[in-house]
Amino acid sequence: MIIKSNIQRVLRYQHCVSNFYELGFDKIYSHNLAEAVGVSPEQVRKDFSEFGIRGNKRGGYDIHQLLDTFQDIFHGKVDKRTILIGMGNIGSALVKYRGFKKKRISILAAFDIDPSKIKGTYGIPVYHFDEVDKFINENCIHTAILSVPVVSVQQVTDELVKSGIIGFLNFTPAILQVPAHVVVNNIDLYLELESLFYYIRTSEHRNINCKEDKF
Amino acid sequence: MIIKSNIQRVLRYQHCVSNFYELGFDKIYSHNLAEAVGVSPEQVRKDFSEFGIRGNKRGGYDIHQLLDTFQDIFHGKVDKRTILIGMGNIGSALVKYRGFKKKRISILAAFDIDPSKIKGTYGIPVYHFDEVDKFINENCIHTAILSVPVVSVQQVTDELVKSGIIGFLNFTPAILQVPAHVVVNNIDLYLELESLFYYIRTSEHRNINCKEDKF
DNA sequence: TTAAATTTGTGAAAAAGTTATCAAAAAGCG
DNA sequence: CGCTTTTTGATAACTTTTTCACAAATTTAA
Repeated sequence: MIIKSNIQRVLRYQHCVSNFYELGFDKIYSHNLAEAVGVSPEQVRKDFSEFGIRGNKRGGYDIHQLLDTFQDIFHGKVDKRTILIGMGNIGSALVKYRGFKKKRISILAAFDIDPSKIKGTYGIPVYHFDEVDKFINENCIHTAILSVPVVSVQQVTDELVKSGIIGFLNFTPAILQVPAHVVVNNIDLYLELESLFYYIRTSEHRNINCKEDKF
Repeated sequence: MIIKSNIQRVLRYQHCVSNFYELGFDKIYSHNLAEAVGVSPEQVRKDFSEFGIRGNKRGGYDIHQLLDTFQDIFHGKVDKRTILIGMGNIGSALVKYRGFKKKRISILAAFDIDPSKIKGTYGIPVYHFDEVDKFINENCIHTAILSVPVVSVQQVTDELVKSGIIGFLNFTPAILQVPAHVVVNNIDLYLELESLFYYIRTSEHRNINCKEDKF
């Protein structure tokens, strides 16, 4: 049976369970997680059961056991490694982003078409994109973060697929064409912001006192 | 009847239709859009029909008319305005991000708890967070981008809600507690990357020749 | 020890979302 | 003009996801 439940939801549970652990709790109930993550308690239990996570009736879930299980599911004890392509605004920020390091994800190196232009210190090497194939093979990298300009992203992707990359975190608005075995997670900043404008416009709850209502 | 179809998918159609327009096309078929966006043609037609977009049997959709309709749906002719809170790595990058400007979205100002620390020029004013309430009311702002540290994001959100913000683009891993009329779009960078690692691990298609297979 | 209260786990039901099917309309063509 | 091809639009069928409902288990308390 293939697990298809939303992994991201389970990652949110993990985050929340860690918080409870930090606060000194030993057990947690589905309704605690539900409230914290913003889903229903039934959803939490269904998700857990898909991963074989069992609790105790009336006793909830053991936090230590939960954390161990999450570590198994997400390989929490190994350091994960990736590379980043494109050291523009977004790329440079991601290299410095602490949220990855905290969770034992390292960006091993960054690549750019013109590394000489890159200013500032990032704590990781910045190579020319020509070096990427060699680096991927020598370091056995499977994933890449794409923060290149949209015009070149498909070409860059094609080359990275050839070098063996099978997972992309794509920050460009392009819908990447990739072979079936390759996974792409898209983060389209414009899409998220524009859809937010749409939602607030249609939800009709904004401040009525605004004279100049232009959004 | 409330439209619930995925707005983000329609935004992708818009992007694709614009591309076709730039290339000089006058009409487009559901299968063109489907291929470009990575969905089924039926899905495209379903989405269109939810917005009352009609095509011609055998003639497809008129690109000019489509673009007009999209402009109506997304208020494409007005400049949209927002503010950004937290000028760390991510915040600073977003202020400089060209993807917003291209689509007529302006970040009018940024706010931080210590604006004197902010180095570099961003083309927009960077104020102390204490000024945010005044700014929101004077400029009639409805949305905010949150790129503050996760520990303070709930408190910041509460204050912004009080000032009248009803839409958030949240870059922290926190699940924000907000009143029912407030919309939150989350972009959790860690979640996207970690789930990518999960997918490629479970898809079992990675390079078998790797000696050192640690991800 | 027994009863009451609470919470899990699961199968059924409902809801939401996607895909398939096909008649009807329009375009192209001879 | 009439025939063929293509594509839409609508409805139906299917799939997936979420919620409901409740028995069974466990804890707490009297």
